[in-house]
Amino acid sequence: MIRIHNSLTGEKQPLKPLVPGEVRMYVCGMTVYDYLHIGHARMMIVFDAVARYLRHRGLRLTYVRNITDIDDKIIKRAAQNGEPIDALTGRFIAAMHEDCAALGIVRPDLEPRATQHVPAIIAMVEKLIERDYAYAAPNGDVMYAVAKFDGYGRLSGKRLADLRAGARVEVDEAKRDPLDFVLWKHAKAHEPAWDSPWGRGRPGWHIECSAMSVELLGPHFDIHGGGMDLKFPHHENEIAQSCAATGERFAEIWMHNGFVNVDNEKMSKSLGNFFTVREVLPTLRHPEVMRYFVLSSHYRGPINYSLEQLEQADAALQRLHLALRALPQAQPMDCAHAERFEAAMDDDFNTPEALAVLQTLARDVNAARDAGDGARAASLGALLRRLGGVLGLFAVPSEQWLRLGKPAVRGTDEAVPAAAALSDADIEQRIAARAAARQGRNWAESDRIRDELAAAGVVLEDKSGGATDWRRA
RNA sequence: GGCUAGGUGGCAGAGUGGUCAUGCAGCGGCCUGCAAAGCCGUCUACGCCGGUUCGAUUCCGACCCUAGCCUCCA
Repeated sequence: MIRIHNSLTGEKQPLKPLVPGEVRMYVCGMTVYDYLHIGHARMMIVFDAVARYLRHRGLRLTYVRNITDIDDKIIKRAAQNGEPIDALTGRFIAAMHEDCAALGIVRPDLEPRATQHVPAIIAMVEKLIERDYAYAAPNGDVMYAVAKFDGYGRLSGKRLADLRAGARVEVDEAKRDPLDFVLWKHAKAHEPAWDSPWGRGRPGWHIECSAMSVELLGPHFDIHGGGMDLKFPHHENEIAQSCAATGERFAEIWMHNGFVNVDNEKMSKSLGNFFTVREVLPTLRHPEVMRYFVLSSHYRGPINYSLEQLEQADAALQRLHLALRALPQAQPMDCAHAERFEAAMDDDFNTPEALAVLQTLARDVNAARDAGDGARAASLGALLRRLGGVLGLFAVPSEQWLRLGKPAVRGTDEAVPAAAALSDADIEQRIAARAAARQGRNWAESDRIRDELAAAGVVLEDKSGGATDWRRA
């Protein structure tokens, strides 16, 4: 039984699919006006692991992750660049797909774009007006009347009175209540616009997700996810819109992933502690290091991005690959580890615990190998590979992984620039020379060659039969 | 001010009313020509103060501290 922490209630609850055996999940994706940053990467990785695990558990999943491709920031950025909006959004959608592919993120089943669902958006706004939850302001905007919706504030634990007390004085005359939010914005000159019953305009941000999720998954579905910061007001508003328009429950469970901090502060452009996926990935041995880093803390807590943490993730992953290398194919062993893994994941996707199981499994593989029980080692290794795969790990064969160099890391002296200079053939040649020296018990020469390779970032491992294996540090 | 998460060993990070998280780092041993990798063993913990309990890091209360949200944001 999978239990998930529901932001709506603050408690873990069993996942009971509304349609037996089938889970429908909607996750708020990107607003495409810039490259993915590592906070986006976390969101992508977290829900990727959720999706993979639900499927691993035999559930048929429909995973929808939207793209917001019309919005104030997009319009502004396009104007700054002197670039057509379509060109801007097209560029960053392509970039997002590249980054996600690099991170090994499975594509969502559906990836709706707001601009392609305007009719559904207009229909929902009309419904809200018809049901008296919304009103058309004289300026052509349509606003949601927050006070009309009883449950407003339930998700974020806020009360209308508190919100009003903290609200800024709104100069917006279109609003009857400062908390009201816009469903439809009237078009200004030179802005993209669609015809609507209220004149030409474009959708507000919150209504996009309501309309697309209801259109694609129905008025009542299983899981709605997104970053912590979307809880209020975005998700609060989604609930208000969708429930009011359809009269149904909307999402059963709300999941929110925590933030990526840098130096224990929220990452932001103004603080200058902002990292994009495409600048960080080249500093890693492989993008899976980022995945391991993200999954090594629970999805709801904050994580602190730092080089040390990525180093630790790299080392931990390395250990798994060392255990997996040169293992023959085998049937995965069915054992207590598999149960513990599923128990961890069943418990609100406890990936740190699940990774601990993988590490324990690696130890058992090594122990079996040390004990000369190759069959057991292979079988445990097969299980390790399979469970790691559920978390999106081990896309690269371990033998290959171990020969990936660690790129020069910015801001440290650990870079090994010579590593790239030595080709595999160079390395093999030196190993052969060293083998000859060892044959003649010329330890001084043997060690000299090993030191030379070590300086180039190559680690040698002598095997029992006289053979020597190598990997990159 | 309101709301929400947290404060665990050198670092990171799970978890539990009374035996073990896990990884990295340290220490001892085995293995090795020496290493590496690996295995075995081992040391540093649960913010502060009360309470409940035979027993609390784990439950309850107060306090201190940190981060986030309350405005666009994964």
